[in-house]
Amino acid sequence: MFIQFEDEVKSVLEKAFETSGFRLLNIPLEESEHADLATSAAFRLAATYGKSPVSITRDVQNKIHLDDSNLIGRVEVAGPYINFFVSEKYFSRTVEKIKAEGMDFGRMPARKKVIVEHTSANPNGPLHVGHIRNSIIGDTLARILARSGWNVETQYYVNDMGRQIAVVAWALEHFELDDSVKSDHAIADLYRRANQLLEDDKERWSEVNELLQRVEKGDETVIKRFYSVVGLVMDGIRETLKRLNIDHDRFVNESSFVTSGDVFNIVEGVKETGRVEVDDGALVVDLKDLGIEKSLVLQRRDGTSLYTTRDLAYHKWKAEQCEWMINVLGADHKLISTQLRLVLDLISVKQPDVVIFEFVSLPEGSMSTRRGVFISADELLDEIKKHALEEVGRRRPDESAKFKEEVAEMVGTAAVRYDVIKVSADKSTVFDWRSALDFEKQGAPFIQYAHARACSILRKAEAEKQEHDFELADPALLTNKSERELIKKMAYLPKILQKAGNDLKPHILAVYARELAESFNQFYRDSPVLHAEEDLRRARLMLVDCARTTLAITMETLGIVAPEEM
RNA sequence: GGGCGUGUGGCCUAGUGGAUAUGGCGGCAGCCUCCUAAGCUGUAGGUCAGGGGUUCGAAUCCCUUCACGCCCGCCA
Repeated sequence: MFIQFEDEVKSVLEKAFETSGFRLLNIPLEESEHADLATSAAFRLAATYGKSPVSITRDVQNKIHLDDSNLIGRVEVAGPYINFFVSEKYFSRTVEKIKAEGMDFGRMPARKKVIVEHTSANPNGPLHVGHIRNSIIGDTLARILARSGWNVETQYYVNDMGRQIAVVAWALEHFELDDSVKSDHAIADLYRRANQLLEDDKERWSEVNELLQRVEKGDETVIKRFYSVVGLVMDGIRETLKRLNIDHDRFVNESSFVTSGDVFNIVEGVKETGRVEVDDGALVVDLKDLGIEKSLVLQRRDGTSLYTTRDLAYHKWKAEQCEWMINVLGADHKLISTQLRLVLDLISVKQPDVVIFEFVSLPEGSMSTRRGVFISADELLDEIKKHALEEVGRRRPDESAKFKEEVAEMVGTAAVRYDVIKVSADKSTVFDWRSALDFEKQGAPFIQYAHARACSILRKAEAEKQEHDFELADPALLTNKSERELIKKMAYLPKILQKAGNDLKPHILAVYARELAESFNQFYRDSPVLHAEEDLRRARLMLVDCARTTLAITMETLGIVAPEEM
């Protein structure tokens, strides 16, 4: 409803400026504590028209007509500012709209297909607390875009043939796999030991390289070995993602682009741009005139392909089946993704939008699967669940073990997702056990709790056979400050989804979720529902129902379970 | 050395041109005979890293210095 309000303000202002003789393209609108929407447009016109901002505002003020407007209640002028306030109808329409649309509130009309690639961690070990920042950003973005009408397909690009996988495949010949632990963790241990061995005896790298060459040439037995390694790890990774409520639509194997000949074709295609040079036997692309000093290596001296070359082929394939591509990548991919985009453009392939997130490190330094220095997502999820279980036990001692178990699971996963998504992607973070396990702060449980409270009221009303016929409810009775604030907050959800989707900034939805929950908790304190007089009770019950819906939509979009009790 | 990103009360963080800078944690002081206190209220705490500039107006834009993170051809 806020978007419609914004449109009305825009249209009213455009007419007013025009009839008072001022020309201004794109009238700036600001959200402000002084108004629901405000404009400071007069400042920009002052110099051009030789008038003071205050006098311009006064001129325009007289030309503002609200005849065609439903959602603007009043307009006030404060010096050079023009302030717009929402109408009574804005409140009642918001409530009625949410009631009518239910879980479809904020859903946009259907759009074309977008492919969101995220996680894509190398299958040489389990996901760690850095990888899941990628997964959570990607999955949340995918959910936001789906709500925005996009036909979203999520993809995991599986590196099943890089040097790191060759190291693991080689390691399997020399070490025994520990099958008493989860497969991805067992492989990580082999990977670490193999790297140690290769560091001590550099000669043996030739054995690894030979495996790589045999794969590239299509050697079935080696390919099968690579596949089995990758399969073992991917099973573990999938399991971890499932715990995080993340499910990819498609897993695409890097090797498929080598065997299909697409990689060969890409190299040929790039050669046609006339930018490919032979440097010490390797093929490189010169990008200096495009602002990149370092040329990009397309092919090794021994003729095998590299990650970037295979990635080019992958993107060409992807581009053909969608309108828009989004890749979620760690900060270490900044340069390589810029190079990738430039080369795609050179061969006339649509470029992806790249969402970069900064690194997650440990207090003692950066994580490394190769050195075995990392905190796995599984470990974090186990710990947080244990912690959540203690917490539920303390707060709801009389409930059954099953109840506690279920709540702990919901709260634990949500807390992890929320802690990651609430921080802007361009901040690097330091993982710290104490704060990761801290439920006292405003995090996911805070939002889930607001939802559970709403459900609890509705459940009680039901049990007491109170009026549930919202057809008779009159939203005009909802005039308390906290009721008004709550409705405004709910009306803002579609705008937030739009912003988060357009800017590819999922963290703003997380911030909104906290504010929405806060508004509900304030309403909960200020406005008794079940003990209110009949008409008011009916109206407030409807509001609670709408708040529950809005909270549920927000949580679903964040990939967080909305508990009815906790 | 170069490129990209970040720097906001003790700690974490929102805000990227508009009116008095957002929240949380921690501190202090309160609120359960009342719909779940995983909640609510109040309070203390700030040279928005430093300096310079642009602008009617700067946390936000430009220049510069410093600090931290990531990257800089045959790894991914």
